[in-house]
Amino acid sequence: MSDKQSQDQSPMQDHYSHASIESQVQKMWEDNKSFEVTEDPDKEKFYCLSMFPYPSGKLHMGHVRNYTIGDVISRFQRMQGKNVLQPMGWDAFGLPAENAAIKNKVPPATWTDTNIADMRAQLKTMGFAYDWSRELATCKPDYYRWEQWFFLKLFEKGLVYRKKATVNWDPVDQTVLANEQVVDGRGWRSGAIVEQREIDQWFLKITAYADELLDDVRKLEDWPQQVRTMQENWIGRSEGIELEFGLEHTEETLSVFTTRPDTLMGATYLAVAPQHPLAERAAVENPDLQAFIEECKNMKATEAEMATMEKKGFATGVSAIHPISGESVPIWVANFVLMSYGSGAVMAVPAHDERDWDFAKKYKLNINQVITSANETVANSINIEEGAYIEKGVLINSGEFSGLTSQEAVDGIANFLQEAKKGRKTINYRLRDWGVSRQRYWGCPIPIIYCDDCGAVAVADEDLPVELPTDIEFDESGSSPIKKMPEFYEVPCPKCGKAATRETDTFDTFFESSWYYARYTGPDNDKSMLDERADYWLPVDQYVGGIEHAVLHLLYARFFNKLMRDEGLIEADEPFTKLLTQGMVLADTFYYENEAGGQEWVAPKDVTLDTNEKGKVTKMTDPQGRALKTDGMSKMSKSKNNGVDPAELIQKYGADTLRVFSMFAAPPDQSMEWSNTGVEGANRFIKRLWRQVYEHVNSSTAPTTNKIDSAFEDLSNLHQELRRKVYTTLEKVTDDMTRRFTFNTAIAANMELINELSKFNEKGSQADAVRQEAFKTIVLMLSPVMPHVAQELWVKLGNEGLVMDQDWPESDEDALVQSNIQMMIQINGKLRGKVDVAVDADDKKVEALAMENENVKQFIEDKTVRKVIVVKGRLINIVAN
RNA sequence: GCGAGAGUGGCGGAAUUGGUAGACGCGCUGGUUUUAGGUACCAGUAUCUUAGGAUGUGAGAGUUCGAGUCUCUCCUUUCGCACCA
Repeated sequence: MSDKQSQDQSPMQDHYSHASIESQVQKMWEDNKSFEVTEDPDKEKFYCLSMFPYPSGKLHMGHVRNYTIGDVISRFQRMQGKNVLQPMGWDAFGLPAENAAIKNKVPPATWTDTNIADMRAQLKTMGFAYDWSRELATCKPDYYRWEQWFFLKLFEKGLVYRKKATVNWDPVDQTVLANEQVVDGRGWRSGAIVEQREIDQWFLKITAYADELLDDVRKLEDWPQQVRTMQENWIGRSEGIELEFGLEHTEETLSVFTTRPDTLMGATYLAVAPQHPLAERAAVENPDLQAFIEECKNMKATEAEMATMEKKGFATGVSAIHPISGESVPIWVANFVLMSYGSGAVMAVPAHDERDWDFAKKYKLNINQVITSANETVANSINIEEGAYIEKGVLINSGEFSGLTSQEAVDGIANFLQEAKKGRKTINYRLRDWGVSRQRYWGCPIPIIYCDDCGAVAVADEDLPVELPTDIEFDESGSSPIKKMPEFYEVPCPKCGKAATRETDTFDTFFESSWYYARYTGPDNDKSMLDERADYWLPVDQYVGGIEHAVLHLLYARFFNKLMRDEGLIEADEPFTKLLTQGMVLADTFYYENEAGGQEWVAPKDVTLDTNEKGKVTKMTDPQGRALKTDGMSKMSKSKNNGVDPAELIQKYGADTLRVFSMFAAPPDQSMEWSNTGVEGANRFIKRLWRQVYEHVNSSTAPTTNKIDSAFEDLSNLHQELRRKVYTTLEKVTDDMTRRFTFNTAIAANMELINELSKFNEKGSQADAVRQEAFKTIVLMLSPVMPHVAQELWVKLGNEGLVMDQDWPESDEDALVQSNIQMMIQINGKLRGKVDVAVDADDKKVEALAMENENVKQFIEDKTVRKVIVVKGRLINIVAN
C-alpha cells in the first residue's frame, strides 16, 4: 500500500468525533485489502478463529464480546510479526429460518441471505480485521457439497450406518419435531401431545474414536480445564467386566456390566430396564408388571426429575443363577436402570452401593456384606444394616476370594469368569454414536438414494452436490417441503438404474460447523474439500467462543478433524491448539407485577435509579413512575427485556468505545455485567486521551518525528520516572496480552499511565520528547483494542503508515533502571513505615536504614528485636516482642 | 447426588511467585466553569476512631516472621453432568 493514502495532513480536531474517523479508517483498510492474507512460508502463521454466528438477523452483545476478543488477539499477533488469518462466515442452516418462513411466508434461503447481508454490514462497522475474501456460508452448495462428498467417503469406509432411533412425532401436523419444538411434551404449533416414533436414521461412528478423543483431550493443555473435564465426562469411559447370569429353567443368559466385580459375591438380585426384552417377556403373563412398565415409559418426559425420582421396582418372578456361588437371585424390573447404557441390566449389591441398598431396604431384599476395611477401627464401625459401605477394601464372605483386596479381586474374579466363559473384561462409554439425520428442510441433503434392489446407495460423485431446492413454499404443518416434492426425490438408482427414492432427511447442523475452520483455508477450491493450504494454516492457534459449545460442537469438530486426518486431508491431530471460552453478557433486570400477578419486564435503559449518599440504589422507577423490582443480573434475553442493541451504541459512541468497554469490564472468560454508565466511562477515556494528544500536538516544541533518542540524555528525575512508567506499563501490557489474556488489566494499566501523563506538567523540548514517546507507546499498546482512533492518533502524532502494521514496541532496559526503590517496613507483619533505599544496598544496610525510621523507633522502643527478615526489593519485617 | 469453579468497598473488578489489600473504572459527596441542566475539570470516597491508631478479603481453625493467596472443616453461590451400574 502507499503511505500517502494513510496520511491525513488536515489539522487535528480538538474533540473526538468517532463517526468520521471510523468510516474513514475502515474505508482505508478495505481499499488496501489490509486483512487479506496468503500463505507465506517465511513467516510464522497465526490462525485466530471466533465461532461463526448463526445469521439470526442482528448482532447481539454476545457477538460483540466474542468477536472483539478474537480481533484483539489477532491484531496483537499481527504486531508480533505473525502472518495472521482471521476469517468469518455463517452457520447458516437451522430451524429459525424455517420458523421465519412459516411466519413471514419467506423462503428460508431468502431470509438467511438477507440476514447475512445485514449482519455482515454490522460486523464491518465494528472494524474487525477479517479476511472477507474467505467468507463462507454453510447453506451454499459450494460449501455443503464437500460434506456430502466426505460423508460418502465415510460411508465407503463403514464409519456411517443406519439404524432405528426415536423421533418426536406431532400427530396433528403429521411431522417430525426438533427437540426445541417440543414444549412441555406438546408440539409447539399444534399443541398436540408428542409421540415417540422409531424411524431409520444415519449415524456416525464417533464411538470408534472414543479412546483417541479421550486420550487427546487430556493433552490439550491450553484449553480451559473445565471444558476438558466436561468432554471427559461426556465420553465417560468406564472399565469393568461384562458377565453372564444363567436364567433358571432355561438355557438363556442375562448379561450385566459392572465396574465393581470385587463385590460380585454380594449380588443378591438383578435389575433390568423396563424396556429390557426380559422384562417385556415376563410382562406378557403378568398384567401388573405390564402396567408398571407402561408407567415407567410415561415417566420419560421430565429428565431433570428423573434423578430425584423415587426408586421403584417390580419382581419379574424370574430368577437367575449366580455365576460363582450358583445361588438363585431374583430378577426385578427397576425404573432407574437405563436401557441405553451397558446391556440394560445390572447386578445389585445392596451392601456396597447406596442405590441398591435403598432399593433392597424398600423391597426387603437380602443384603450381604462382602467387603470390609483393612483398617480394623473402620471395619468395626461398618454396619451394613444402617447403610451401604461403598469404599474399596478387603473381601469377606466370598469363598475362595476372601482375603483378597478389592484390587486383587477385580483381576481374580475377572480371570475366573473368563476361564469359565461367563464373562470378560470390557470398557463401556457414555458416549453414543452421533445421529446425524434430521427430518427438517433447511439443512444439507444427505446424499443417499434408496433402491428396492440395491438398498442404500451413494449418490455418484459427478452428481454432487445434491442441491437443496430453495424455491419452495412452507405449508401450515411446518413439515419439510422436499418430502412432498417428487421432482426432488424420484430418481433412478445410481447402481441399477431402476426407479428409486432419494433421501429427504438433512444433516444435523453440527455437521457443517464441524469442519468450517478447515474450509476457511481454501474456500474457493471447487476441485476438492481441502488442499495443501490447510496444512499451512492448521491447526487453529486460537479459538474463541461460548462455553455453551464446550461439549457437542467442540467434540464433533475434534472428531471430524481426526476423520479428515485419517482420510489424508490434513496432518494435524487436533483442530484447536488454544481455546478461550468467553463468559456471558449479563444485564440488570427490572419488572413490575401486572394485575394478573405476572411479571412485566422493563428495559434497563428506561429505568431511573435513585441512590443514597453512598451510591447504593434505593428506588427503581419506570417512565410511568411505577416502582420496580429487580431480579438481579441475568443473561441478556428477549424474555427479560434486558438486551442492549449494539447498533444503537455504535451509532452513539462508536465501535472503539464499545470495544474498549467490553474488554475492560471483566476478564474475557468471566461473565460480564453490562453497564450503560460504564460505556460512557469508556467513551470518556477515549475522549480524554484524544484531548491530551491534541494539546501535546498543538503545543509541542519537540520534533514530531520519532528521532528523539538524543533528547533522553541527562534527563531530570521527573522525566526519568515518566519514562520508567511507560516501560513498566509496556511490560505489564505485553504480559497481559500474551500470557494472561486479561485485556481488562491491560487497559487499566494504560489508563494509569495516561493519568500520570496528565499530571506531568514539565515544559521544554526534553519533556515534549518524553511525552511524544509516551503517547506513541500508548497508541501502539491500545491499537488492538481501539484500532480506529489509534490509527488517527498515530498519524496525528506525526507517524506514517498503518499503526496495525507496526511492530509491538520493544522494552527499554535503560528506561527501567532505577537507582532507588521504596521498601516497606513491617513490625510483626504490620506495615509501619516506608524507606527509600539504593537498589544495590545490601541487607545489613537496608536493616540499619529501617531501624532509623522514626515510626519504627517508637514501635520497638519497649520491645526486644528477635529477628529481622529482609525480602530483597520488597520489605523488611522486624519481629519484636 | 457427583464433578469443576467462585465468594474482596455502594457496584464491576485489581492484587501474576505467600510480602503495601481495594489498582483501574462506575456510582456517590463536595467544589470550579456554565443562565440552568448536561459536558469538562479538581478534590474526596473500606469500616470504626479518643485522630495515636484499631479492624478488615463468606465463617471458623491451622501452617508462617508474614495469608485474599497455602491446609482442614463449614456456609453460600455459579456452571456442568444428572439414576452410567
